[in-house]
Amino acid sequence: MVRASDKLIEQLKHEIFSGLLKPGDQLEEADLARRFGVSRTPIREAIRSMVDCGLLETRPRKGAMVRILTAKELNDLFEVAAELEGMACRLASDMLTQSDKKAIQAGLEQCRVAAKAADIPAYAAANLEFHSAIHKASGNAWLVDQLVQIQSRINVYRLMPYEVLGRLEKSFEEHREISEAIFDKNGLHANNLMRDHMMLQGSRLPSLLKALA
Amino acid sequence: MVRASDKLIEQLKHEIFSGLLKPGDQLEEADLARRFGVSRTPIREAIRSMVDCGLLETRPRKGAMVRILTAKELNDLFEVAAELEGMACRLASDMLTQSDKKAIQAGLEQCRVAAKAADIPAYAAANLEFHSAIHKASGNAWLVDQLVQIQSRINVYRLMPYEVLGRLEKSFEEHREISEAIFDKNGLHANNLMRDHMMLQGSRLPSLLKALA
DNA sequence: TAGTTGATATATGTATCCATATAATGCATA
DNA sequence: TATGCATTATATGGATACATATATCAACTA
Repeated sequence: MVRASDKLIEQLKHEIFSGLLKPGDQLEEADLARRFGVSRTPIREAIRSMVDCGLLETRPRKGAMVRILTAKELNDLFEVAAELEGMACRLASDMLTQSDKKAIQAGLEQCRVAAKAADIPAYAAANLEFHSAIHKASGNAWLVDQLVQIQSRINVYRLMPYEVLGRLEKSFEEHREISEAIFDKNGLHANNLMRDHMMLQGSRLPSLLKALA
Repeated sequence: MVRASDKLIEQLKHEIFSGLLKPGDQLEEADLARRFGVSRTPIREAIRSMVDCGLLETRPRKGAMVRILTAKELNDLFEVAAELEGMACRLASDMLTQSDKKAIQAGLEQCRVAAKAADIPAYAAANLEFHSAIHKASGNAWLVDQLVQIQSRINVYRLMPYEVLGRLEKSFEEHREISEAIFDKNGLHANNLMRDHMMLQGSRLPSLLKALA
């Protein structure tokens, strides 16, 4: 049997990622309880859990709201993400197995197709596939966990693919270089390439935030 | 007003860190409720929270237990910790303020004293002080958060200072080198020194685990 | 004697109820 | 008319009651 609160967490996360719930939105327990047809107890567990993973924030007696990150916080987040993504590349270079290599190549191929088609949603999915394949190839389960968490936080702010458009080809090209470095077992180079790749995204944050406001 | 569950989290964490609760120990909700004189509701919130930050694990219908990390998991954890500690040093080199520098020097001095006195508990505290000062100096709040979380996970397995003894002087010396690199604004060098420093600790894991079993 | 099945007990998961703190609204007074 | 205080309403935090799944133990059968 699966816990109701676990399903709720999935649902709520989905609503946040899909943009239905936007940063700053208030979550009322009774409301959610009615909406999902359960009592407040599992709702509260779900909220508590999402507070812990940083998606919501609560003030005592004031309920929960979808967390709003400042530009500084988002930048900090990207900085850590870049470091860990780079680390994943380095480890992937060292540990690479045949099946990992295939998975990375598959992700890269998806990126190539989506970029050529200028299909932004497809590229977003392919991008995730590519990065996840590298994470997995690192062989460090805890690192994978961390990256998933960070992704989920960042994703809230990734809903507007406004300016990605011009970068699809460029992004794919960077992906290609990164995977080559990994396949060549050049961990340090892969690390640096990935860090730059990530920081490039981070540098576009200010305009992203402006689009949000 | 402060939430009861928050106080419980502090309490339980302390019991875990202090070794009162050891990895593998079962936590019974009713038990804890009696022990702390509250109902099961805040107990459950506390448990949920600690599961999310990785200190406990639950199996549906089977309750919570203090999480047992395998050697592989602990190693992965150290690997990530080393990377992020290194990153903190790099950022600290870039951003260093006078007050940060003073804090780091103060931590270093505490380490020196404790090492000279061969006072292991004091060194553990000083060590934390030193590392925390660097974290803070990085200026990246999210990085600090991550490092605190990782520390709290690792600390459970740091209760037996068995073999630290011979390393106090050596560890202090490494700390000194690291802080010099930071003060010299040599971020890359500080990064590498810190990574090595951390990995040295990680390499002592196998014997630590054996001591636990 | 050993294994399987069923019943009972216990602990988790959920629902509801109660207390309290906060916020909002309305009235009175300056 | 505006401001301040008081009262009321509402939502969160905590306690308790209830349901259900699992585990353990015992009894019966092969």
